Amino acid sequence: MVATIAETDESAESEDVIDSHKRREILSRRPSYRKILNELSSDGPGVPKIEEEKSEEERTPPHIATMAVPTSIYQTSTGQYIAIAQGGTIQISNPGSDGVQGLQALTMTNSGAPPPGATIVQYAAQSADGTQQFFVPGSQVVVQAATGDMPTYQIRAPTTALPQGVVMAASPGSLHSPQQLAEEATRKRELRLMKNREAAKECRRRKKEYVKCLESRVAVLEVQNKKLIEELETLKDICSPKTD
DNA sequence: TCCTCATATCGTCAGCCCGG
DNA sequence: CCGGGCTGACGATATGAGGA
Repeated sequence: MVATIAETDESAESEDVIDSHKRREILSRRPSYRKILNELSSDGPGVPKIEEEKSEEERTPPHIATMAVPTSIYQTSTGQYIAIAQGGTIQISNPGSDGVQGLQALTMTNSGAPPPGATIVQYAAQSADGTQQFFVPGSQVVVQAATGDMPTYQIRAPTTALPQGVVMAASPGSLHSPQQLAEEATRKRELRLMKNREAAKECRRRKKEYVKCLESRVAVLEVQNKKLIEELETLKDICSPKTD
C-alpha cells in the first residue's frame, strides 16, 4: 500500500491535537490526480496529460462507430465477447467478426439518458438461481453469476418463464409492493457498486500514472539541477581564476 | 514442500466536491 | 439541494521471495 504524505507527516506530530477532521480536510482538499497531472503538464513539456474522459466520449460518434476502450471484457460460453465500457455501455461482439464490426452497442436503462438510437437493455434483479440478468434484444439474456471473485457473464437463451422475482424494465413509478421496492433497491445498489468498482480501478490507474509522471519529473529536475551546478562551477572558475 | 512476510491488487465504504 | 464522480482508508485475497 502506498503511504500517504499526510499520514507520514502525522506520524511526526508529537501531539494528537490535529484531529481527524482537520486531517480529513487537508486530504480532501487535494485536487484529483487528473487535475494535478494536467497542471503539471501545463507547467512544462514532456509531461503527459491525462485525457479527460469526456473528450473521449466527445470523440466517439453517437452511433458508436468506433470501439471505446472497454472497462471490462468477458467471454461468454458461446464464444462471444461482452465489453462493459464506462457509462454503462455494453458491447457484444461475435467471434469471427472483424473487431469493431459485429458490435452491438447497448445501453442500460438505468445509466442515464441513452444516446439517440441506442438499444435499451432491460436489467432485471436477482433471479432465483442467484444470478443477475441483463435482457438483451434478440431473445438473449446476459447472465451475471453472483458468486466468485471474478464476475462472470454468459449469454443464454432465456428460460421459458422469467425467474421468480424478476421485474422486466421496472420503472420507479410502477413499483408498488415492498418486494418490488426491495428489488429496486438491490438493483440500484448492485449498479452503484459496479460503477464504484470501475471508478476505483480508474482512480488507481490515474494514481499510478500520476506517480510515474512525478518520478519522471524528478529525474528531469535532477538532471537540470546537476547541469546548473556544473554551470555555476564553471562560471565561478571564470570569474575568480586561481592565483596560485 | 511448507511457512512466513512483504507487496500488489481489488472491492467496498465514507465523505467531499461539483454540476445541474 | 441532490445525485453522481472521485479518492482515501480499510480489509480480504493473491502472489512472489526467502528461509527452515
